[in-house]
Amino acid sequence: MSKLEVSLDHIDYQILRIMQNNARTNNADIARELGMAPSAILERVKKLEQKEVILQYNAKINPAALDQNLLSFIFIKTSDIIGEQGVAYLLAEIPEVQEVHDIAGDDGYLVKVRTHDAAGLVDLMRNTLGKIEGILSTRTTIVLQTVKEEQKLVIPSKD
Amino acid sequence: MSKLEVSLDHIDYQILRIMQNNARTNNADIARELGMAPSAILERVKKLEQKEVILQYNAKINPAALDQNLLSFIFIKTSDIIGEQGVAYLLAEIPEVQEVHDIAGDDGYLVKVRTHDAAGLVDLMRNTLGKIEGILSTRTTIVLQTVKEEQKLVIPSKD
DNA sequence: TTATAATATGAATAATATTCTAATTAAGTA
DNA sequence: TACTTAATTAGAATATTATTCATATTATAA
Repeated sequence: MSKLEVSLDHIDYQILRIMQNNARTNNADIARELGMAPSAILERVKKLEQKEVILQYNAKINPAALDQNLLSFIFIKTSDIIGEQGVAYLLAEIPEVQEVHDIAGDDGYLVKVRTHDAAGLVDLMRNTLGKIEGILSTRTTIVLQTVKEEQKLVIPSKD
Repeated sequence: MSKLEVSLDHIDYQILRIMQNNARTNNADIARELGMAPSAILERVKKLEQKEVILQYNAKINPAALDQNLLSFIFIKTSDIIGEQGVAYLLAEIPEVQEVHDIAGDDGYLVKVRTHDAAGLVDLMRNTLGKIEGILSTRTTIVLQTVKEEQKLVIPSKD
């Protein structure tokens, strides 16, 4: 169910590799690089989108440029029943929340949050998290420095 | 030093908002949406890239499509001296490692890793992490389900 | 082998990107 | 206010790319 039934060949992998590194690479360039006709590439890219292999195209924006300099991870224990993630969906709706993961062993979620500063974090926890029913406790970890932050997947080199 | 000295106006914000949601939106469309000339938009986008407000354009690929179904967070304690992240840079070089954060209070890093399955994770920890000098201990948290996973920032609506 | 489906090519056309000049706007200064 | 300068924008011209489609090729299975 979570496993996608898609068969990708090495040309698809090459396309994915290019697109993962620069989503604005145009068809003509990809075609040139792979020695194929642009129309063939276009066809494949559209199929990759349709099959939801490519989920979306994002511009990665510098958080500092928007004055969002504090990154935090919050472990949130809840009264959610296993398999029913009521609180998780509420957390997911918060714009400052970038990630919500249901984690094993702890009856809780790992949540990634980006705020302007510590005051912004406190504000979020008090005024937003504080209003969510079902949160039993939180444990917050502040990020001092991010050495790497990417979504890039390891793409096979052969079929 | 980490704070960027950039002044963005509300047109920039609108461009960023559009690009963050779909990095492949073309100039002509943005221009139409904002009621401006394509050349003006192009100019601004290039400037946003130059000023490193826009860092890169990524295609978000479905991990399941590449059979990378296990997401884990690993807390890694090291002998790294504060301010000197030797181990962190080694961790950052590992393709399966998507994120490396230096976290407060623990003399350690929070690392996000994507592997095919549990066996892949064990393999990575034994054969790759195991060979890195300076790792004192690790604590691994398995993600059962991801409810939200985005890099999108909150973009101000005014200047 | 033959039939069928999937994929690729290549050409034609539509749309977009890019460049450049002139016009406009904004901000600061005398 | 008038002037200067820098930044931004519009608009036109051209280069490049996207997209469509008919045909050809390739792959797969019966």
